[in-house]
Amino acid sequence: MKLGEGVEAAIHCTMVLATLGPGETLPAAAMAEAYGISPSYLLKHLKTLVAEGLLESVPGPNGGYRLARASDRITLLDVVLAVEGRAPAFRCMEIRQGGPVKLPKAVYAKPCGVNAAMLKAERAYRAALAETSIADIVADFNAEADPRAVEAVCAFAERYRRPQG
Amino acid sequence: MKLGEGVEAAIHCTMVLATLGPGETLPAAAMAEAYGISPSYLLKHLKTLVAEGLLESVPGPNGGYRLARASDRITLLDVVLAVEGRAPAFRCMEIRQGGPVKLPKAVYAKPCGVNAAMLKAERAYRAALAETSIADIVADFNAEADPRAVEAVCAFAERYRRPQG
DNA sequence: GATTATCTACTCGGATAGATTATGTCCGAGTAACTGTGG
DNA sequence: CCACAGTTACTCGGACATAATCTATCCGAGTAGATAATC
Repeated sequence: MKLGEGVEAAIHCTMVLATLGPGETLPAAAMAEAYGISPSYLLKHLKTLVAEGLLESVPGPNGGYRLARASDRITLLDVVLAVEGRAPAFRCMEIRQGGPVKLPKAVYAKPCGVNAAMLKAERAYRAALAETSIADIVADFNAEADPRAVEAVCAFAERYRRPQG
Repeated sequence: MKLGEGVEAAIHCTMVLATLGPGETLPAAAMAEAYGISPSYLLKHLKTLVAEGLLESVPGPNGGYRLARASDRITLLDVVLAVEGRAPAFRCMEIRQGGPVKLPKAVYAKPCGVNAAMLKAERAYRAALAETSIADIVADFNAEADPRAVEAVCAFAERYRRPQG
C-alpha cells in the first residue's frame, strides 16, 4: 500500500496546466524546474498522462503540454489511475484454491469474500477521489492558500506559458 | 497503488485461526500447505502480525499461532495496516516548495490541498476496511460459500489444530 | 523586397541503467514431549 | 510402577539471497521557426 512519487508531481502539474488559457501550453522542463524534480522523470509521467487521454502534447519549438479537457472534468481519480494503473490494489490470487485438496471448480463459483470486502473498500477510496476535480483543488488553492504562494504560481505560468500551440 | 501478496495470506490465515477453539493453535507449516504458499514466507508475515499484537505464537512441539483477541475485535484494517505498515499510501513530498524561488516558511503553513484530498480518500478506504471484522468474513463464508468448501476448511482445522498451547 | 528551400534549435517520445522495495529462503534459539534409567 | 534426567524433534524468530518494481537518465524522432539564397 504505497503510491509512487510521480502521483504528486502529476497532480501538481495538472493543476498548473489548469491555470492556463485555452490552447496555451507549458513545457515539461519548466514544470520540472518549478517543482525541483528531474525533467526526464517528469517527462515519463507526462507521457503516460498523454497516453491515458488526460493531457495533449505539442512537439517542436514553443511546444509543451496542455489539458485534454476542462479541468472540472478531470478528477484526482483520473490522475491516480493514469499514473498507477487501473488494476485494483488488492489482487486476489485465489490462494483459497492453492491447497493440496482439489475441489471441483463449481465450489469456487462464488467470488472470494475477502476479495469482495477489499474491493468494496477500494471502491470507497476511488469514489472519494472521484469527488474532487482538479478545478476544485485549484479553486481551493486560490481561495485558501497564502496569497504569496498564489502569486508565485501565477508568475511562473505567466513566464513560461506558450500561446496557442 | 499496489498491495503486497502477503495481505491475502494474512487475512486467510487470520480467518482460519478464528475458527479454532479457545487456546488452540495452528502451526504455520499447516497453513502454508493449505494455501499452497511458501512456509518461510508465510512465517515472515505471521511474525509481523505477532509483533503488531494481532496474533500470539507458542513455540516448541505442539506450538503454533492463535488470535491475540476475539475475531470480532480484529478488522480487515488491522490486518492490512499490520502487514503493509501504518504510513499513508500518499506521502506528500512537498514538491510545491521544491522550486528555485524560496518563499518564507509561513507561506506553507497551511497543509497542501492535494495532500489533504488524498488523505481524505484514504480515510474513506480505511473506514471501509474497519467496518468489516474477521468474524464477519468468517460468518459470511460459512453462510454463503459452497458447503464443500466450508467442510474442507473445517476438516483442515480439525486435522492440524493443537489443543491448549 | 518577397518567396522558398534549407538549416537549426527546441520539443516530446521510447529505450536504457541504477536504487529501493517486496519476495523467497536459509539457519539458529528455544521449548515441550519422548525415552531410558534409576529408585 | 513411578520419578527424573537426558535426548530428541518440532516450533517460531531473525538474518540472508533473489526478483520485481519504481526511480532516474540518455539518446533519437519530429516540428516550428529562423536563415540565407534566389527570383
